[in-house]
Amino acid sequence: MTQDSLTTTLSALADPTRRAILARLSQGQATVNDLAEPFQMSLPAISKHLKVLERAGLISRGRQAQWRPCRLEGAPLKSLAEWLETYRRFWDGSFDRMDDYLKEIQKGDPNGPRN
Amino acid sequence: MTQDSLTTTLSALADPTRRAILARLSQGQATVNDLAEPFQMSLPAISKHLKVLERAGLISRGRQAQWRPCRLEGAPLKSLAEWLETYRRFWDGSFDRMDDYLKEIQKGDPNGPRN
DNA sequence: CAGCTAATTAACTTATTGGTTAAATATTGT
DNA sequence: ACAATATTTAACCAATAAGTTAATTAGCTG
Repeated sequence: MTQDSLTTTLSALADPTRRAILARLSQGQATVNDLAEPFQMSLPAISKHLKVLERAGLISRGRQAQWRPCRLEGAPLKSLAEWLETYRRFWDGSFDRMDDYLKEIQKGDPNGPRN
Repeated sequence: MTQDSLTTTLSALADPTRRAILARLSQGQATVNDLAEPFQMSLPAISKHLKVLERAGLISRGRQAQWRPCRLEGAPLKSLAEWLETYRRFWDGSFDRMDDYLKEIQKGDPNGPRN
């Protein structure tokens, strides 16, 4: 039942509230109350979201007096980016261009297509 | 209740079976039975996963006789990569290096650190 | 048409998720 | 020690997700 880390990362990110929290934290550290402020949701709900983010390693929490300031941690995002990178050819067009190129040289035209 | 597309994409990806299906499809088109073969899961379960992937736009399905060949679609991955890119500074170290640089020039040393 | 293969739909079960309110805990400041 | 503020935990609820088996649909082929 213990999930692989990519699954944990993606599940944590698959919630708009949690992504909004990360967006806020990308501007700098914030307390739980700070983070809760933009939402209609109750504080315990935010607390739960933060726990999910923390278990995914996407945030870490310090301790200053009664506040528990949160900060964004990039490591899981890096892993995600690396995973995603293996699919790049499916969106950046280089594969199609290579495909075109292979078709072209097979036709035996050393100058490539004319328009 | 209608989810934004990033949420839909991330939820679809947040399942190891579905990511394995995408990995398989990155090698080329496949039928539902082909895709089901590596898993212990029942065929209806795979069918459901495919529906999730299709609704997320991560795959498309053709029709050849009684087969419904699936192919990977990169567009949602591109959007995800773009979103992720806005967080790059949290993992690639450029932010820290910039920080070091700023500290350096504030010290007034035009040649930077010595070791 | 009958039968085979491919895939989906229906109906159901179980576990997880995302939220709630109320109570508890932690830490500071008087 | 007490009150105030910040946050978490507990207990609960409704909706969703991921799986099952059984039945159905779709298309080919003899």
